[in-house]
Amino acid sequence: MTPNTKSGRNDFEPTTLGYALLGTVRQQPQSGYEIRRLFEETPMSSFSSSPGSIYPALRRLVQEGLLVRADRAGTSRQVFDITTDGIARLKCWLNRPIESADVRHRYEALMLQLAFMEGEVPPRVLERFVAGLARETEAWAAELSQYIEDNRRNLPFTGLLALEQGLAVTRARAQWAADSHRALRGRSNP
Amino acid sequence: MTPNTKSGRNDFEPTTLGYALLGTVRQQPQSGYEIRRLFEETPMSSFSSSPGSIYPALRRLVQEGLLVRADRAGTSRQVFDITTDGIARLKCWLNRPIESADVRHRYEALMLQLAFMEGEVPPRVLERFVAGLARETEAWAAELSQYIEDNRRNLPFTGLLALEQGLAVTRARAQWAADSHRALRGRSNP
DNA sequence: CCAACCATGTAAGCTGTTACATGATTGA
DNA sequence: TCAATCATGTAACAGCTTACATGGTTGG
Repeated sequence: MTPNTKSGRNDFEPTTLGYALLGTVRQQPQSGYEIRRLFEETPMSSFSSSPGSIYPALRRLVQEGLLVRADRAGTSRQVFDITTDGIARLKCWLNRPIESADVRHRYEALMLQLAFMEGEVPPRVLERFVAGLARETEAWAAELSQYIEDNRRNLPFTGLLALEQGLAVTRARAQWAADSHRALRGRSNP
Repeated sequence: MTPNTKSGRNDFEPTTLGYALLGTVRQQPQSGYEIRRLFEETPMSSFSSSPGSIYPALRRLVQEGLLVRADRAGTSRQVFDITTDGIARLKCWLNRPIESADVRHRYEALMLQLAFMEGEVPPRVLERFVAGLARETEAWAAELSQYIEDNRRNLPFTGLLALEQGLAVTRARAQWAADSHRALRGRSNP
């Protein structure tokens, strides 16, 4: 058998946008325009819907052999579908355990990963993921809280407010993660 | 008087990192290395501390006449200080009212803005800012909540979890904003 | 038929990432 | 003295933003 179609380099790592596209197309083959609308009109709107970001990103995924173009019957629109390699790549990403740095500064990417897990990873991976979220988020909340206590005196008032916002958000996430973990356990052992 | 020193273009708009540097240096003149440590060891760590981002950003601000280099007595380290133009530029940014899009997708930048406001903007600007945050954040929470209700049935379970995380975070922010607004009113009218 | 929208794309420019390079200073 | 850390930088590269361009389709 021939090695790899096209230029599928092994060192190519999709960006967060790339995985958002892979996951979206995995759920349902779609055209670039449909994805743009999705990014405009749903909570996926954290991603830019500008054509200058989406079309080149789709093209890269095609070049790497993770997506393919196909013409949809009856219309002039071309839809993108995920390939076997694309599915493998997506699943590999979905199975990755969380990293502390992501919990601190890239929570959105973790939520994207979680959102696409349904039906793609074994239940124990999902449970490990959410359990890890709960643990790491609480650790981060404790650190933030400690930092605020240690610096309450010498910080400007508005700086303190901003820090307290960060703590409030992190605590809300920790609470959500704990609740979700419980919900998942209940779901596995009904 | 000569027009403008160096190349201070009027169309130059600092990035969020640029404003983070301006605000940091405004509080206390510092060297690039000290700023890197700040970005590594405090909750400002949402900004990368890599030299490849910070040193070029500092150089740009110097080129635009918003910062100046100075040698600190006794050491070989060079510190950056903010210029009159830099202060004006910073204050102009700090006085900007919030935009809905920022509340939805760039909350961190808004918190940076808030953190640097102390002593730089009149109290009524600060109050307007936080009042606007409270209002817009609640509106966003309502939208998210509505979206979740409308789509609860046809969303994958993990997708629902991710959306609920977003709602929990937004509600925590709305609560924080309301509390902060109250605290600010109490501060203005003691 | 003409305006509005559908649908896809390209080009220039900037920023940030990663990796590498360099010399000074400090501590064991 | 030798390693680690201080301190500052540069170069290559990739990705995103903004702005522009283009043709098809639909509705009034």
